[in-house]
Amino acid sequence: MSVTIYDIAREANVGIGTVSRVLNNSANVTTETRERVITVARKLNYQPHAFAQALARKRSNTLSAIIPFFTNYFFIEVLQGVQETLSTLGYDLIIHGANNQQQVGEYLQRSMRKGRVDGTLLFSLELPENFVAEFAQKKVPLVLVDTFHPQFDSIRVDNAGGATIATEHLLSLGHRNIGMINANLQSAPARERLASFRQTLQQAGVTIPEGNIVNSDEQKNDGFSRESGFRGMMEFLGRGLPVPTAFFVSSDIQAIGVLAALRERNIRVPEDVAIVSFDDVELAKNFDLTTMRQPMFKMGELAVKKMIERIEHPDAPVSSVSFKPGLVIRASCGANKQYVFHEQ
Amino acid sequence: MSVTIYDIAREANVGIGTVSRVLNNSANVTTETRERVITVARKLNYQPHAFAQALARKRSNTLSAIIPFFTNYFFIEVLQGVQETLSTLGYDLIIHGANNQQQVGEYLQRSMRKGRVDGTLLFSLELPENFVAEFAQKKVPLVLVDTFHPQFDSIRVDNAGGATIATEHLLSLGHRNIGMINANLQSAPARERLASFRQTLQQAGVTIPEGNIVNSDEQKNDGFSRESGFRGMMEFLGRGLPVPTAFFVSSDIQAIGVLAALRERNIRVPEDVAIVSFDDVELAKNFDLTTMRQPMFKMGELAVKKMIERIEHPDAPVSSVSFKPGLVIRASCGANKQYVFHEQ
DNA sequence: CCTACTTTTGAAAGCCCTTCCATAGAACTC
DNA sequence: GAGTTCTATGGAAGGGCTTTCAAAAGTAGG
Repeated sequence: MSVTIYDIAREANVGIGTVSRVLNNSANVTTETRERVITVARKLNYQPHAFAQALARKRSNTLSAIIPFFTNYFFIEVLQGVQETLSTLGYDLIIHGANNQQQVGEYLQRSMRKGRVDGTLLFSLELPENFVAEFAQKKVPLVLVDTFHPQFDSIRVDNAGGATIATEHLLSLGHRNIGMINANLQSAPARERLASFRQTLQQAGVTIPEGNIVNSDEQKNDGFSRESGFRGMMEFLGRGLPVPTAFFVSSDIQAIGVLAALRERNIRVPEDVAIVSFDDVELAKNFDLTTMRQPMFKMGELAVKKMIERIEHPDAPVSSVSFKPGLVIRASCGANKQYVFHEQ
Repeated sequence: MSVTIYDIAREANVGIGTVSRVLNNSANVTTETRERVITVARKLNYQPHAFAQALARKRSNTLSAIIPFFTNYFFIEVLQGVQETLSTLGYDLIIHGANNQQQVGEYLQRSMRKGRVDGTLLFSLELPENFVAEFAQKKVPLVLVDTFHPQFDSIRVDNAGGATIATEHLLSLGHRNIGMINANLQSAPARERLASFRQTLQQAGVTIPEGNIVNSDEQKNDGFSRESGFRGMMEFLGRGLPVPTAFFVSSDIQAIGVLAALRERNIRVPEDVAIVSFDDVELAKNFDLTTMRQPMFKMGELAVKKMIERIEHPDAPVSSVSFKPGLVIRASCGANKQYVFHEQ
């Protein structure tokens, strides 16, 4: 059927061990033999059988990524970084889209099947506690991206720092009545961004009505969605409070919903309300959003590098890197040019 | 180290054959034995080793998808359909992002490594001719999505039909001077959409200046990008021709660039220029684009179903399904409500 | 030219499973 | 109860590779 090392061995008049050694560039093979084997292998168009290799090597050269379902543009950009780095290394990537915490468990379980993958990248989702002990003890290579656990490597965004910069930017533009449209507080980034928002205002001596803050209670994507942004703003407007002159929105995708809601109420951005959001996904520039940029591609890249290191040094100390987001000023905050988006 | 069927066999006082039979729900095992084995397996927290299984079964329960790098929103949505269907079937998905035709070859090569995957989905990229003969002969399960080859299963969008509907829509709104901002003609969809656009105009007896048509010469994503749309429109405006009252744009993402270009020139949409585009990616509704909807999620779903069928019946006749896009009327064509997007 | 190493090589063992084959025992038949 | 047919079971073979081990061949030293 398909060509095996046995065929090559026979044809080249050598043993299978020698063939294997040649194919793996192991030491101690005469140039002559090496060339003979290579010639035959090429002639027969030999392709190593990945699973047999994996079985023998106890290494699969495959990673899995568990991500909160594709929907979110943030992950797509991180994944690009992951994918590109991986493919230069000859690794494959298995993608698992999870919609809820339970699925995370399922996939973790599946990935764990020994040998299936060499490691797993977990994105933005909490690591279920019941896996912690086992994974830590077995030293399962696990890298957390945009989420955290003290016992595993992680790559994070400095949400607190980012929210502070965003809030300070609004303050520096003179805004004193500021609101926040937030995602679901069950997500750590949402909590952290809110906390820093509050703290920054407080430190500046600015007090806002509690009603200025709207937390999403949506499950899907933890409320990091356009719909959630739309509803959040609508809910705020329904509260009958004086409309703040500025809003900090916990993600770009929500900000797009917020814009839609404001448009519907004929509230102009940035003339009536300034907006600063978070992420700087590709979308953001289409909407001229001022936002906190996360180096997503880089994060993906680094995640892979950490993973490889972890696989090679299972006993290295756990490390956590935190990327500081940078402010990208576009039109939605009013600092720059006229915003393009308003109703006339 | 990790638990194998031998451990279970020993502990349960049975042979490994019996263990395997129990685990695979094969016939002819006494209830008593079955239960004993299951109990032990559970007690030892047994996980089958995926690669050993794959090796023995000659089936990996894994598919690969080769896609023109993530960038494009179209694929993300199709992939959701793929992923969700796959995970209900217990299959895994390996993702390969390709940036050019050469990489397609590489990945095809890699996937082919016998046993690595049970089949491959190729998205929107041409199947390199040098693989055709070999794949057809070996009956490699290959499903083409949004691309075509007579010797393999495919799922397509009826680009011609879609372009016709879009053009007719603009004609029905009374437009007689219409332009088209197209992607790179090296892509089949771009060619097909253009051809139908021309033909529909001709059949309606409408003649337009050749200069009304701008084809992208960008490589990246075959010109299906925001930048390409922006530059396309700018190039048109630079030609000094009378500005048409309507444009057909070959994708939503380009249309966003087109909008940006028009905005910069203070040309209002839809008052001055009506826009109809193609795809209906999630983005489109954020920009209130009238567009040709492709059932992307469904396409992904169907792709997987076809693949499974193909794997199970390697000799079934090749089939090709074509999805007809539907017109989604939003504001950018002016048929509906006021467009929200104009400069005042 | 013989001994003592070193390098190269072939082949067996092992990775963990599924599947096939042979056997033992149970269940039936007459 | 002897003969026949089934069912349940154990275990070997096989899938394709890497790696270890021992033997063969080559090299160097005296």
